[in-house]
Amino acid sequence: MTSSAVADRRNRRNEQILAAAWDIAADQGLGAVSLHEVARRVGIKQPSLYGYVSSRLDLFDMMFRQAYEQLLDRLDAAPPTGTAREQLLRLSRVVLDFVVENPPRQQLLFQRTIPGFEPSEASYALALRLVDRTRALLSALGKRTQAHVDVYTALIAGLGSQQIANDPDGDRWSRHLETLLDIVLDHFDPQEKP
Amino acid sequence: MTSSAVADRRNRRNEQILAAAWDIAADQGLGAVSLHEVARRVGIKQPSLYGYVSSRLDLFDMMFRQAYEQLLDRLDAAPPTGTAREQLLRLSRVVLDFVVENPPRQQLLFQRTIPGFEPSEASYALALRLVDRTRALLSALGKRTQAHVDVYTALIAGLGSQQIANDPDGDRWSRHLETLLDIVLDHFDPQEKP
DNA sequence: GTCTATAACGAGATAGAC
DNA sequence: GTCTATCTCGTTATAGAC
Repeated sequence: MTSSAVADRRNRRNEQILAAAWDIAADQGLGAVSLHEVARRVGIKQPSLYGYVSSRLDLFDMMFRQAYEQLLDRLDAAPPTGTAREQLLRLSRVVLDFVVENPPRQQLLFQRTIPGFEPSEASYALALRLVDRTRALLSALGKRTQAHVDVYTALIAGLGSQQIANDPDGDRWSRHLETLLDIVLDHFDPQEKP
Repeated sequence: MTSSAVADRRNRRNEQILAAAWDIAADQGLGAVSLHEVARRVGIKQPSLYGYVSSRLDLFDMMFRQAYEQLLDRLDAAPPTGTAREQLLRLSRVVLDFVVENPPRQQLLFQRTIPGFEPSEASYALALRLVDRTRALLSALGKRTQAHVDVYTALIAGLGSQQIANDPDGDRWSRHLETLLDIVLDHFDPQEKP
């Protein structure tokens, strides 16, 4: 194990740093996350951060990675029971709640709003795990075209972004998830075959 | 008329300033729009901007206003012929193309991503004109609940944000607009009556 | 209307002491 | 591992000359 006393201290600091970064993002937006402000909130000086983070963009990568780890953990929390449709509805609900609960996640994971930020290969691999899961469930429902996947992602993205922008503490949009998903699964069929 | 020679010069400068701001936003993101960079591209010094703009946030308000004026102009370009459904499809197509064509518009008009920015009352009135038009068309189709309006906006927002984030020069998402809208208009009915 | 000059501030990043 | 000190750069905004 990597949990010597010294490694423990390091991990705790790391988590403090990430928590501070998410706090700033929730307060003032993802773009407002600066190394100075993170250090201020952690209670250390800004140069000390460079023992944990190699640059500002690297900090965003750590946040990206952490968010996907948390999201995948949530998906694994409940065993995959029921029909494929039920599983897809559950997965969608978890994802939607995850981003609405903390809007910077939507910005960081699903939009491209931080100039210069690209997830590292390792972090991006986590993102692909979510895509694969979703695609597998859609496939099991007979929805195997790119069009089906795209329409599905648009639906989740749309509910999430409207919910966050216009009713951040309610469920005015997110409550339509299941209804809307049912309709699209039942009736959407793209004109052209890819 | 307000088009004396001096007012003409002023208007031209104003348009140059706005054009430069949109250029920067397209190149580096809306958050990267700074008064220094705008001045640089216009070919004047940054303090000179204060003859046209009273602050950085005021510049965003001018952009917000200009974008809605352009969007409403486009909507008025074609006469409102056909059924309400046809009109709604046309309106939706214009709006979707408008934001996909220039992604910062989506960010500025429909998301809340610039820290501190709130449209002025006058600018927000323009935004309401679009909402009213949309609501009127939905009403004409018998869709009078808030849920219908919300689901409609989520659909447009979802297609737009996915298109911009993942296929900015293509139509992988936006091409599903009409199909998806038809499905939702035909089959969406919220469980609860507001 | 545009300029120079400057104030006041905050950022990212590095060097080097302890 | 954390600090002080510092470099370099960029920003918003204002004062005042022309």
